[in-house]
Amino acid sequence: MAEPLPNADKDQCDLLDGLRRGRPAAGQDPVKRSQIIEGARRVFIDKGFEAASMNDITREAGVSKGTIYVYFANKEELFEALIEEERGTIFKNMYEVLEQTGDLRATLVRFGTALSAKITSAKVILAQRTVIGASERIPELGARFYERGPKRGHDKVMAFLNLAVERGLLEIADVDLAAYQLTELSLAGLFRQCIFAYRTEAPSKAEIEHVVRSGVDVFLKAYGTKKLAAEEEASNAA
Amino acid sequence: MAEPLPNADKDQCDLLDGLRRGRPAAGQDPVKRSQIIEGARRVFIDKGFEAASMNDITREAGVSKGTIYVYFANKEELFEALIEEERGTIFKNMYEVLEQTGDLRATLVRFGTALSAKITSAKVILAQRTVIGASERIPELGARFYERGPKRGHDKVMAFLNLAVERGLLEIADVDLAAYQLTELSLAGLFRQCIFAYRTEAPSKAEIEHVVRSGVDVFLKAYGTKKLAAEEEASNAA
DNA sequence: AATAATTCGAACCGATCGGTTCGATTCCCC
DNA sequence: GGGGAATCGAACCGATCGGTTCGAATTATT
Repeated sequence: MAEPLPNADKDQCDLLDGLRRGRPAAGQDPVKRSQIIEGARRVFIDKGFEAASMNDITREAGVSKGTIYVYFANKEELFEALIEEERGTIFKNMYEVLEQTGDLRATLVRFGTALSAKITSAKVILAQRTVIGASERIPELGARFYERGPKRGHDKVMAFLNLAVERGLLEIADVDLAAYQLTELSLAGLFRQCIFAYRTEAPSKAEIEHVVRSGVDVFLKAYGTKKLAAEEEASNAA
Repeated sequence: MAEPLPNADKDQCDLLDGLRRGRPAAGQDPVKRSQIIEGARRVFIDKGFEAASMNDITREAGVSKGTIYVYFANKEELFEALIEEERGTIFKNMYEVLEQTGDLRATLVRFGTALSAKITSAKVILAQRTVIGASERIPELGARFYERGPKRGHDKVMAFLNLAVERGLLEIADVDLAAYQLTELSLAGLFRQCIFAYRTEAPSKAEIEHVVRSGVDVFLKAYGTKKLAAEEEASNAA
């Protein structure tokens, strides 16, 4: 069983090391590792953790079963590596919108739209469903997924809202809760329908935008100050 | 494999029939059926659909495996019967609050609190997680669960909001979406944390009430009319 | 007590499971 | 080309799976 590879941020560096140093040691080839994970991904997402067999994964990845066990100690470790990669991909770049300055309403709409589109996209819904389903077998898996994904995002939303409060544009008694409210308003009628497979297709861009605009309107109606209203009016007049 | 039993509303009637008619035919004994389902429930909820074995269920239910197969054609049918019973239990009585008249804000708080407490309770989270996890194997299961549960509840919330609109207490452009918004505001920061097992315990009553009150405040700040404000003010003065 | 029917529980079936082993093949460096 | 190491792929292991079978035990009625 291989030592864990350095994290994904250094993939390029490892590839260069590989080129410089010679053939990777057993279990240390990032290309082979990715090949395994990608094949595993397709099977786990299709069948869930329990029903996905290592024989299926062997075929799908196009490697030998023995090789898989050189890279990963067992099925669970392979699954956890996969989920860790998924998490990184899903939440990458999602909160950068909030680092922009400018019109508050437009920024919130941009953020809500990006969040909602991502969270309800078919691929991400499948991944989330797989994580949720596996939580019975691997209890800390879902928690870690949430901790390093949505929770960190929540902290960034909070920081953003705090800035808006300081600028006098919002007045919020409980910023922590307000950040959750903003997120859930952006997902109203969408996430739960998707995760229960009540919807078989991702929501359209138009629907997401409609949901998000309405959610942001509700949010700003509740928390927006007179100063915000004045700024928006001045901006509309210009 | 037994004919499906009449639905749960007639359990008492069937028991009386059983007393009058003599011994139930093979596979027709509601007591035995419930015994199987209850044992199955504990195993499915503990392990999920795939990892729960019929041997486990046989032991847990305290019946013979052959008997289980007299009552249910296969593992899937047993699981679907269980989920159907769960759904009935979970959503029973949840929306009756909305049939009451009286103070709008208080009614919404009562509804949101009941909804949130139920949806995030440990038992129901486990059931929902099991349903979501099994959706990969039985695709229409989650959809049916949502259709007959949350979706029907949504329709009742919508009807309630429509009445409030007619009474001039709310002004809502998209009542369908507003109903989803109200529900998700009541679950903000709660449902997703629970379903991903980020929280290992159900939220406290105090937390739920705080979330719901804030959510209802946001909702009414956005959609409440001057007439509502006047009524609440008159009610406060009295 | 006799009888008929339901249920029990042990054994069974073919299939698959996760994980291991090992000679053969391939790959890469010198 | 040779050598060493990574990977392959087939076979294997003990265990378990969902579902079936059937004589024995139990239950309920007459």
